[in-house]
Amino acid sequence: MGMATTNPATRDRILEHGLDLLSAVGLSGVTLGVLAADVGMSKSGLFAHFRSKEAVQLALLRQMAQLANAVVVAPALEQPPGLARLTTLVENWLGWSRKAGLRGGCPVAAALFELDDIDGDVRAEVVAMEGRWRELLKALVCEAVASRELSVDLDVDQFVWELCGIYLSHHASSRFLRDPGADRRALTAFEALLRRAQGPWPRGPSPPLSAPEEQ
Amino acid sequence: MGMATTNPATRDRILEHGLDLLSAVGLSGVTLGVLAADVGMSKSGLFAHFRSKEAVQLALLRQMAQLANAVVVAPALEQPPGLARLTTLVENWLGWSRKAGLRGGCPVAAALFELDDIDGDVRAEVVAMEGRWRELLKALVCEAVASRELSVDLDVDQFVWELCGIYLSHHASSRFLRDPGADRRALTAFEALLRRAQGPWPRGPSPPLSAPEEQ
DNA sequence: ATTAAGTACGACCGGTCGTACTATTTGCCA
DNA sequence: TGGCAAATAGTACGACCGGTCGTACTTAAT
Repeated sequence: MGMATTNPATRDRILEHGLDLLSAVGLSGVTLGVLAADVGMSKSGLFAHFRSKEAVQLALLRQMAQLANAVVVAPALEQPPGLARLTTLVENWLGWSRKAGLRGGCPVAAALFELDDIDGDVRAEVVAMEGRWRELLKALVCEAVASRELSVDLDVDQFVWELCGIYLSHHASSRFLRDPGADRRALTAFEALLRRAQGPWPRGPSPPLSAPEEQ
Repeated sequence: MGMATTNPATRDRILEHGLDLLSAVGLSGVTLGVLAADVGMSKSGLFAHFRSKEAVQLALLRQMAQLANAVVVAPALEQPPGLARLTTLVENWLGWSRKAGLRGGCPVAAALFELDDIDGDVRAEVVAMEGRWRELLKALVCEAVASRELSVDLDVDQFVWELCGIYLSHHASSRFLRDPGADRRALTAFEALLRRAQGPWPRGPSPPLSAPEEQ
């Protein structure tokens, strides 16, 4: 049974270009014709690799998850569990699509608002991805609680919820409003969130954790 | 039968249906054919009221601003300046599109992530609207500072930035993830934001976290 | 050498898109 | 009651949509 000319290579090439396109124009903007032209092949030739447009969209989403895992999660996991790992993840998370070489924003963030009311397999996949992502965040926060760097009384779900708000606000201000101060705003908000999570009741001087860093 | 209602009535009817449609399917989902069918008239008959699709989109955005002003801003302005006015605005803001009778989410929130990288007049209009909205938020926060209900040392822009994050996180969790606890999470986050804004280092007796409160 | 599978192409399907141009209806006023 | 301008409908267009078809070429297993 033959594999022929360039099976996995072409498919990967499609997904690579497609992910870049997706980040720039969103799910509804990725059409078979535009993607094929971008890759440099015919629409039907591209179509042969997937059996439907929906399959293309799902493959692109999984491709994105893989990329995000490599550039955001993996480096964080090299840090020791606890605050160091968590802050590394957040620093890599903010604006990750640009750092990963994509020309647009985070496709999941866009899908969160694009697929509000549009049911289907694609929506379900994004729901699952977002759920897994928040579970990961929660796990890292719990590690920081276990290491006593965050308070044992912390409402972890609330922490994660607010952290997602910081990410979304950063996305909106940096990518849509194009505010150059977005990184600083996000970092300030994250530090405040951490400080609040370090103890419901006060301690002496607030430790200046979270090193300078960030452009 | 033919009551024919002159120009403005039909146009208003188009915008009314169109705004509902916009909130459900986003800017790219509002097509002339679908909108015309929704209103119950022909595509060309509808088209005659606007000279282009872009004009329809811009009119819909302005229609939305008008509605939001009526259901979110106006009630808040009946409150006295300060914390009362600010919290009333925030309470009306969260999930406002549903309260206003729209079947979908906030069109501007969606546009924030849909028009990331798509330049043009529509994007410019959304940028302007979002800018005006944040100025309004800032003004109300400043009123609360003036009335000494918030600290004079408060970084107002940072406050507004984080408040927008709460709004976006609430939108994502309530409309996309369909988490029934979204309202509570948002309110908790807002209370924490307020507490932090009430004094740079005030925390006298450990305050009992969030008061019972909440609708 | 034959066969079968994989890959890619160009032509094409019915449909919808936005947008023109033309008809027809409608309400109002002389 | 006739006429008129505005409002709506009708029709047509080129472009693009997702998707199918027939076909040719390449490769791998028989």
